[in-house]
Amino acid sequence: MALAHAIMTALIEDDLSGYELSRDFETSLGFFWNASHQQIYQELRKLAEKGWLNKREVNQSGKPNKIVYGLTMAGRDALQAWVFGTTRTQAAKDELLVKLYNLDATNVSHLATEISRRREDMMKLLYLYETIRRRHYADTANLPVRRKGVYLALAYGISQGEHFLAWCDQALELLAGVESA
Amino acid sequence: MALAHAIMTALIEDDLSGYELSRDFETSLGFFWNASHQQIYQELRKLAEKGWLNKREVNQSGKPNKIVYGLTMAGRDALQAWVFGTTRTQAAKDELLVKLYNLDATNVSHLATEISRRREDMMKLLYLYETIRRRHYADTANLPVRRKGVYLALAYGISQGEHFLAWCDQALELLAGVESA
DNA sequence: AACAAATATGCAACCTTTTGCATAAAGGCG
DNA sequence: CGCCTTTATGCAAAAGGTTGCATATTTGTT
Repeated sequence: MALAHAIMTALIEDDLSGYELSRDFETSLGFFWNASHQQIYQELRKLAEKGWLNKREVNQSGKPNKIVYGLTMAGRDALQAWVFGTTRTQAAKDELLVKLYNLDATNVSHLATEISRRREDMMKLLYLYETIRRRHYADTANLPVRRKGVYLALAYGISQGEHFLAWCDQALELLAGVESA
Repeated sequence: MALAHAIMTALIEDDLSGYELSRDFETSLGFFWNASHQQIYQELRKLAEKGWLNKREVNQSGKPNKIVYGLTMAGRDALQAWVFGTTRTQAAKDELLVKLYNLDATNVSHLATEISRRREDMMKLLYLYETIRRRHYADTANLPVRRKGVYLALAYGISQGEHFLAWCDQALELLAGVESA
């Protein structure tokens, strides 16, 4: 039930609508726990039924009205209980690495292209990470406690991303050798 | 349909039974695409029905009989077609990082313990990776082409794993500071 | 008035994955 | 003989996730 808890995590400091949550996920929690808007809306209703979230409709001018959700006390308790529970390691599933097991003379250039594409995607993501870090997490030592946790998650993303780039370079070099052989 | 293709990938060089595949996944392809035996057996039957695998029963003495699967020509073609298709990036889903967004004075020592546990797990995995690398991929330059691809996947696992350890150390240091504050 | 874009929420079908259970053959041990 | 372990295969229910579609409001543009 990690999606439920990811959503509640996003609501710790602010009450948000499904649309806003969906947006926020793209530039924060979604780095570490992805969710489509369909999933989010459905889960929000379930959590409200369970009593872990409260909902209220907010009338807006200039935009359609929205339904804003906030954590209840029961929700906060459930969230803390989850933090203290056992954490499961999600095994990485990466098609690209499985495809590399299929490397041969016919597909080497295609796989090199795919790695280049992934390298570019990661560059963009790293740029986003770095922007966020500079804007919100520059003064690491003086961050409030919870934000230090968020900072660590971001640091994880940056570290893994940077070394992914290095691996891409190594892989592309090796594949170039195979191609020209 | 990546599981289907991961299974076919595991059958490129050898015909294997579901049990053997399940075993092999734990020390090779499973690093990058996990699968339970329930999933594997079911998928094997589907692939055989589709004509991508052939099956034959093998009588064994000293053990129960087994059903061995091998790639058909159609299966090899489908596998190559998949390699050339678009590759999707599987977003990382990691509960531990979501939990870090919940960092506060009450859970900081628990989260530090969780990170330590993950660090130990990664140490064990890295030891396994390194053993495999030394045993089978030491002479990188002279590997056959396909094995160079497998080597790159392994190198990916080792690189990401090593830097995960470094991140754990950084995180534990920061959390120790929070705890004593 | 027609149309596009952003905001906002949702249904339903399908596919994938997890979980728990079930079965059976063969060998080793007490 | 009874029991445990390894080898070997499978069913079925539930949970989780993806894909495609559907709808409505409001503002801004042509």
